[in-house]
Amino acid sequence: MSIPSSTEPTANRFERRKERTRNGILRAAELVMAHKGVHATKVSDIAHRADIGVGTFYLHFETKEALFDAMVADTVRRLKDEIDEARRSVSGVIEQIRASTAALCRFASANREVFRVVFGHSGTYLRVVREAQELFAADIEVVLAEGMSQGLFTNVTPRLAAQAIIGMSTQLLAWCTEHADVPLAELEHTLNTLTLDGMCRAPA
Amino acid sequence: MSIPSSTEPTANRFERRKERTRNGILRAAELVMAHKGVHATKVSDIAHRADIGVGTFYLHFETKEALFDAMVADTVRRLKDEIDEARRSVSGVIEQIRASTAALCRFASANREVFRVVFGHSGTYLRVVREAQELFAADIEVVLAEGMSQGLFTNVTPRLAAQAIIGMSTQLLAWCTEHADVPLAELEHTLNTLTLDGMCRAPA
Amino acid sequence: MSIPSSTEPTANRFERRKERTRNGILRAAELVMAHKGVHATKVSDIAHRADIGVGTFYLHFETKEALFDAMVADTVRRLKDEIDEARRSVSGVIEQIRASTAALCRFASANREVFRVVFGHSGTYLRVVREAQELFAADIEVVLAEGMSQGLFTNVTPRLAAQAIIGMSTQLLAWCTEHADVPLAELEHTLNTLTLDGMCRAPA
Amino acid sequence: MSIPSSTEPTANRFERRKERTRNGILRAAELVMAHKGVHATKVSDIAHRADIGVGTFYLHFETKEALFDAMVADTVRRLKDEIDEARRSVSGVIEQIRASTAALCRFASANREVFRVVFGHSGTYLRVVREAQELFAADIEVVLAEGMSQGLFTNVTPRLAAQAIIGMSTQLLAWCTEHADVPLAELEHTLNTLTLDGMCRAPA
DNA sequence: TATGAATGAGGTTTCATTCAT
DNA sequence: TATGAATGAAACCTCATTCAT
Repeated sequence: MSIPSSTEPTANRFERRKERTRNGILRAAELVMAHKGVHATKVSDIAHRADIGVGTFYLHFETKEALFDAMVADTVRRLKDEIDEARRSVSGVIEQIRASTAALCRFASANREVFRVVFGHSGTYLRVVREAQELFAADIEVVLAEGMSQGLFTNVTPRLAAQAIIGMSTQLLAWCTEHADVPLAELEHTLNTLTLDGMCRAPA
Repeated sequence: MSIPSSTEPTANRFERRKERTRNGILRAAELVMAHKGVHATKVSDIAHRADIGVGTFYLHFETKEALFDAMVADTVRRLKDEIDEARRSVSGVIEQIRASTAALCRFASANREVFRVVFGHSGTYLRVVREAQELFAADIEVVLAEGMSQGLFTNVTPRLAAQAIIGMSTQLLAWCTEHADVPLAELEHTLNTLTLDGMCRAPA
Repeated sequence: MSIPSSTEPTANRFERRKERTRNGILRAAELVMAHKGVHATKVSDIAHRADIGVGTFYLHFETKEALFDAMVADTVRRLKDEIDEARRSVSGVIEQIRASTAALCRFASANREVFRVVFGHSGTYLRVVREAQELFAADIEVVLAEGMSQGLFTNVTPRLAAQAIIGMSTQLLAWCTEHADVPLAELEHTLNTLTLDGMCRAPA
Repeated sequence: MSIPSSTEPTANRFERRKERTRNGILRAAELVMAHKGVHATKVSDIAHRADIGVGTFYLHFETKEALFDAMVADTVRRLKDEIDEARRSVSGVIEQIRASTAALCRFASANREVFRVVFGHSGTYLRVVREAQELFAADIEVVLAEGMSQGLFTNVTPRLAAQAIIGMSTQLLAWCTEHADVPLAELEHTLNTLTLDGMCRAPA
């Protein structure tokens, strides 16, 4: 027993140290990129912020782009998990949309920096981010199509509406993470209203 | 007398020629940037496409950024003119929103390349573009506030809703200019529906 | 007539200037590499020696390796031309070998630096140089095979003997360019003796 | 007394273990360098191949260059020992040359990798290797001078002929270790023929 | 002694901008 | 005015070596 318990930690000590450094780099990258923008952020900025040498950066990520890819992949996975989880807890397309919106707002609020970096204006011109948007757009499209087939939703092209909803959500949330401290409830309300009911009191 | 009359046209000829070269550069920039992205476009790419020397570029624009600024400024002015014109021809906030949407869609469709560059994913990370979005957002905010004060619109924070509408519009239109050939009417319909009526058949 | 004669020089002025710079870079590279070795030579060393900016280097050569390739290709071509020319002027395999040796020695003597760089110890570890050696080895192999079929030459495997002759020649000449001022005639004599008659007075 | 007798073997065990690791590193270096070339071989490649940590490498060799120096020194010593041994067993300069050639070929054949690394194209640009070549060249020079003074050899400058013979031998053997499986006897024959008798049937 | 993560100097390459013609 | 060769600061990335465990 003593042997496994003494060797395993040793094997893990390296692993854990490495993991800690890697996370430090990711966190530093989020902070610097949120501040200076993805493009203007140099590898040396990140290294400096993470308090490591430049070479160490390349020990953990092949290139600067690879870091960004990892960051996007990680963020997208976490956001998708939260949204999927939220949706599983309710039924009905409308409730699902509300739940998704709520999860999205919660996520953006709890992960300001990385949300700004990944979904904000500083990142959207990158391929990986557009691919991530497509992933969410595809989910939304399915929900919209379902709602239409149930007669609950107005007939618009689901693919287009999905893009519109993605655009509205990311813009609004990115804007908020960059500007005023808007209460979560207000964000959610705005998105839900526009998505579901539109601006008009009575159908226009 | 004969001298002024002969020099003025000469002066104009130069002016016109200079103007033509400048426009050639702008047009070349739009095409190359729409293709390669703002960031990946080199000054030499633009010069090559415009069929001029790199040095000539700098006779017409102080820096590469100045070109982009001019491009955005020009595009924004033209788009704003068209939207303002469209809005002047109708009355009532709802009709004004419809008219704006129509003008926006028409513009995006008629100026695909430059629209992609300025409002699409490849440019939004730049300051000037964000400022341009704010300009339009401000206009929308006014309309929304007006509509609310008239009791026509649901009560949401106008500033937030304006951002959401900007995001939805630019995303959808940029997406379309990069992807499928979607009929103008369908674009307009999608935007109007979401903005005014939301997805729900009956108020949710 | 005046138009062609006035425009052509203009077109050529750029060409000539560019060509001059390119040659300056090649010459600087030969000198620096002969002094410091291929591998230890930095692009900035070459640029400094050629009295140009680093960027200018890349205007003329894609990479540092490309410069070396060009240098080898150029040197090999010139050497081959001289050897071929020399061989054309005589007949009989033995005379051809003598003529080749003479041409080789003359070339090495007239192009000390570049010979050292390309065939000397500092370059031979590079692929391009080995390929160049193979080119000359192939020529030698043909001559040897011919000499054997005519009963003039001892029977050894031509391919092996060709390699040996290449090795002897490059080593001896490279050594001489790096060391003593050995008279050309002595070099030639040594190579011819070893190649054709061997060290022994009487057949061993 | 018991203490010395028990510590000595212990000390030896450590010594032996250290020696084994050191040899493992040398052997790994030979294999990797023969494959990737001296210059392209990283310390981490060697460590990986020797199945040790990078840090361990530096417990056995001061620097990467020190390893290479040791490798060359070791190889040169072993080769020199074998050649000297072979020469001691015969008398007469011609026989000594034959014996040396035979020993050289045997060595190259029995130590392919390290021969390629030290005498092949991948290493000759390094100072230590050139020095090693000079060592052998000096020996050859002596033999040649002796042969001439005995009237057995043609009169050529011994120093030059020695360089030529070194070049011919290393090139041919290195080429063979990199290419075809040429029988030892054929190698020896080619080298002896060229060195002693030259290509010509009858003196040219 | 053995380890492998961390280091950072040093090299390559790019491209907006200048300048001589 | 038009040109395109020249410039060099600035960014990326590598790898021999060190060091804490």
